Amino acid sequence: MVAQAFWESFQTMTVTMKQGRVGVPCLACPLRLKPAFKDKTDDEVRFIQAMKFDHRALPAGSDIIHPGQEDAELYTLFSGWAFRYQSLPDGRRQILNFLLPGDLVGLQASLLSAAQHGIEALTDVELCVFPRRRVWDLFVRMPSLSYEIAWLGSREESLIDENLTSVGQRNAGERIAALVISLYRRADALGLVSERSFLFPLSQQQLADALGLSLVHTSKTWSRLRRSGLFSISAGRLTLLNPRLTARMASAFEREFEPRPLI
Amino acid sequence: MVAQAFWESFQTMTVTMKQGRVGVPCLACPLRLKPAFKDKTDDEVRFIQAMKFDHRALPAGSDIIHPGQEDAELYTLFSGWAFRYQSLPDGRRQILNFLLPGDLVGLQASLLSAAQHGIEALTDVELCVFPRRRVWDLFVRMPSLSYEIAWLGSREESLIDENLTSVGQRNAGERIAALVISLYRRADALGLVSERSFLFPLSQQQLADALGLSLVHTSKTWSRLRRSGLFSISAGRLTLLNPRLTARMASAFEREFEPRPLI
DNA sequence: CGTCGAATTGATATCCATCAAAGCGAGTGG
DNA sequence: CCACTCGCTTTGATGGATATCAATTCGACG
Repeated sequence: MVAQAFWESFQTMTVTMKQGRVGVPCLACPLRLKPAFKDKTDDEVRFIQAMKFDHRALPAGSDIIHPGQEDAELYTLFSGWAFRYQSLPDGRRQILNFLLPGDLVGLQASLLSAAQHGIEALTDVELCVFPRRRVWDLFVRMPSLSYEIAWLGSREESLIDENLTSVGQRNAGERIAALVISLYRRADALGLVSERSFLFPLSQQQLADALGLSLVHTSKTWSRLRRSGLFSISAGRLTLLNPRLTARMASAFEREFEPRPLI
Repeated sequence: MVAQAFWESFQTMTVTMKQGRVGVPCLACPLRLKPAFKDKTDDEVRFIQAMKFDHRALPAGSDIIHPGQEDAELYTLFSGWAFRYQSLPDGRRQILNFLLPGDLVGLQASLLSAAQHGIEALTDVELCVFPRRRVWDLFVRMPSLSYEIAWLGSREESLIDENLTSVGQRNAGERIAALVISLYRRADALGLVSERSFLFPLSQQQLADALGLSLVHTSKTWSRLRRSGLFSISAGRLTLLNPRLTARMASAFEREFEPRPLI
């Protein structure tokens, strides 16, 4: 619709600001208008705007934060998808969670002295950059925002809890169903679902790394679920054909999404 | 030694305070003296002391927070061990992480509107209770403490990241080695290790639920590792016979523990 | 001595990993 | 327009790791 078109044009429009800053003005941030996010006072938004240091676009596959990095900044994901991962010395890799627009990127890395994980852009992304050295300042001057940052940290933890439960307890089919349902709901909350379908940019290797399965077994299970009519894929979009059934397969408890803060 | 004896007597000593509060005075908290924890200003400690609402002792097996609970308080674990877990409708259960003395208990539950997980006492425990409704107040009045709470939340997330990587990527033997090494290091940082041995109160069922393995397979792998000389168990204590080798088996990168905040 | 929960052990079934090869689609250069 | 390459996906065959079932042992405790 109109809103959709506005949104898409806005995403590609990057306003160049003085002093080398490139950005979308936070007061007019289109993400902020979505019902998924809580309202903020003008004061808060102005603080955020002042703290925003850059608006950065990166192509799919870029490192946003590399493992061990000690000076990682804090970001919010303005558009696109990313993922956090951890690698073992022998090359095995676990994808810890996926990041969608509006998610805080690199909170853990900006608080701890060194990142214990990497973060990679899954699609082309745009990031709002907040300097790490000003996070402390934020805690001192903006208690409401610092509370919301802690809240977002806890929410991310609870998403990882879900993934851990999935990988530890569910079989291959259940894991895929749980992941698809979880991403579907998050995309839906952002208004990115239409006709039960949404952009699904994961390769099967990435799926496998997120689910703790081999590539081959992922492929076989994935196509079994498609053949059984749970969902279909075309043109990079995934369509859920039977959301209720998929949720039951994933033995997912109905979890409501309340509006959440956007820093 | 002397310190050890003092500590043990202190643990069982619970001072009854007026107004029904039972507690250990925070200014003299023996946990706080350990090198694992960062120093605090007197102001901060006084604030914590004033916020501390109760000092509660619970027997092993008690629910500290039950799944779905909406009014969970915030705790620190004063003594004993606990674990966070998540259950599926059909009874499968994933243990998400273990909590040791000094760990914050229920941060996620006290920030989000409902707990997505349960927390259970693994041994007899003592808890310092901080009322949920005053957490906001803490963020407003004590930026330094709120920053440290966010820091502790990120640290917990990074521990869960490790567990997820373990469960998703490592085989049974590696998972056990990684868990043992991780608990060993945490216990060591708290001064709970002597002669390479420390209290290890997990049942094999709990081990299995933490590792995403069946009880039977856990038992077989566990005793295989013991026979191969990695560690031994006696009287509820685990002794690491070859820490370097165990760490290598777990393909653990050397991770330093910097001093951390104790709220 | 009897009981109960936890740990152990053996036998078998199943899920998932690994190996190998073929298919497919998008891009590229002739 | 075709041939070629390259990455990603699909499929078949086989082996291995882990789950499940069943029975026994062990240890704590009354």
